[in-house]
Amino acid sequence: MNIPKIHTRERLLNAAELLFDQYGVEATTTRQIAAATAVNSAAPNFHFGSKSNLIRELFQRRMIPLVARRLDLLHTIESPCISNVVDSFVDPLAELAQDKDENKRAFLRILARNTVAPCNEFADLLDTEFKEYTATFASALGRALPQLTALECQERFDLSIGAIAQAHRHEKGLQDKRRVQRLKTFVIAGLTTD
Amino acid sequence: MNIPKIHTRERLLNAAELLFDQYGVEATTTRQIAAATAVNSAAPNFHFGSKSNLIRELFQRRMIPLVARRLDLLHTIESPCISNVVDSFVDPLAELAQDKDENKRAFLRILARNTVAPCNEFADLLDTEFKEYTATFASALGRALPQLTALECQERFDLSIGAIAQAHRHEKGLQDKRRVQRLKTFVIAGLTTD
DNA sequence: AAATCAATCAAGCGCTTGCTTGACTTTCTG
DNA sequence: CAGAAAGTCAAGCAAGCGCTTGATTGATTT
Repeated sequence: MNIPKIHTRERLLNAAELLFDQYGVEATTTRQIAAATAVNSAAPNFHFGSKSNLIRELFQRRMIPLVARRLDLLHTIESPCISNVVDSFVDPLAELAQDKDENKRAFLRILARNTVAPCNEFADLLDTEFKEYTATFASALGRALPQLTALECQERFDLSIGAIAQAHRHEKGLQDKRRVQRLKTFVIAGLTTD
Repeated sequence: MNIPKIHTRERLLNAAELLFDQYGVEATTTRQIAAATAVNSAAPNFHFGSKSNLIRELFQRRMIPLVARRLDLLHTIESPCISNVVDSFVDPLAELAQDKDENKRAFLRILARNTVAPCNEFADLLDTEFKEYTATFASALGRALPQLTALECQERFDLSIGAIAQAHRHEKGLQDKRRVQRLKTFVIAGLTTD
């Protein structure tokens, strides 16, 4: 037929994404996901093998492009000044927040929650798949803030991540471009103070 | 007897507190709590009526003194400068973090997680019992930052809360007094930047 | 036309959950 | 010291969980 069929697999991930946003990853059941997709309750397990695998794939589907975008921006920086590093980190988030796709915006809120209170699956992914990426960003920040010790730099990076996560909690988190700018202003002030 | 008996009720709350810290509020079962208290699995329900009531009481037990302490410090301020307001907010947290009572330190981490990803019971408490307190603090901050609009002020308060919550995620969050000072420096820089 | 295959389905498995029950034991009180 | 009240207990309930099963469907391949 002309209309390409959206495979059940993808529809399951989309439904799960909205439910994870609304109720949390752990509190959402595979039965809820199946019901929201209008398929049989065996479908999540058939397509993903387990709830854990579904969660992992849901995170990877958004995280891999997000991380690639961040690193891409980071590597096109010529002068390692702090605002460029912050832009590389925040702008890809803001792009998602301003996307018309409701699912991408839902994922941002899932990501924010799991930054401070990660589910097991996400914590594992950060420790394995995304470990190198995190280190790359931390060292870029270190080069942009040479006056800080490594400890202080790591500490302020953590605090910034906490503030950025908090900025996504409200429905319209970073949809407004001015709001993104105010977030950056806050974070840069905290990072560069002496 | 001479040694005053610590009632089961309190022992249940203490055990729950450590388990909530380790596994999260939702993921901890009443059976785990009962087992950790070395009582029958019916005890949590007998003493609290429901898991939700146990959770609410656990939060109130620590939050009420914490909030009282914050407001107390806030009201003894003579000059409404920003560092005094931040001290009023952060110092009571640091006092808990430096307490020898393991349970109080565990609660801090529970509180941090529930700041960004609140369970239903805690979200309800913030909306009802602690609504007035939150408003009091927001307006005190507004007076200390007269150059900001109400929106900007609320926004920066939120971001600060995110950063403060993040500071508690690691085992030794705010035990070190210098670390507390560095947190305040970060937050004040973000709040006062222009 | 026959065989193959991924996808879907209704049904239900074993297990855990929060909570209840009714009997027993301890503690308080008049 | 007797009786009431409070606390604890083993056992078990209904509901819900993730996941499995075996049959059925409807294209695609042979």
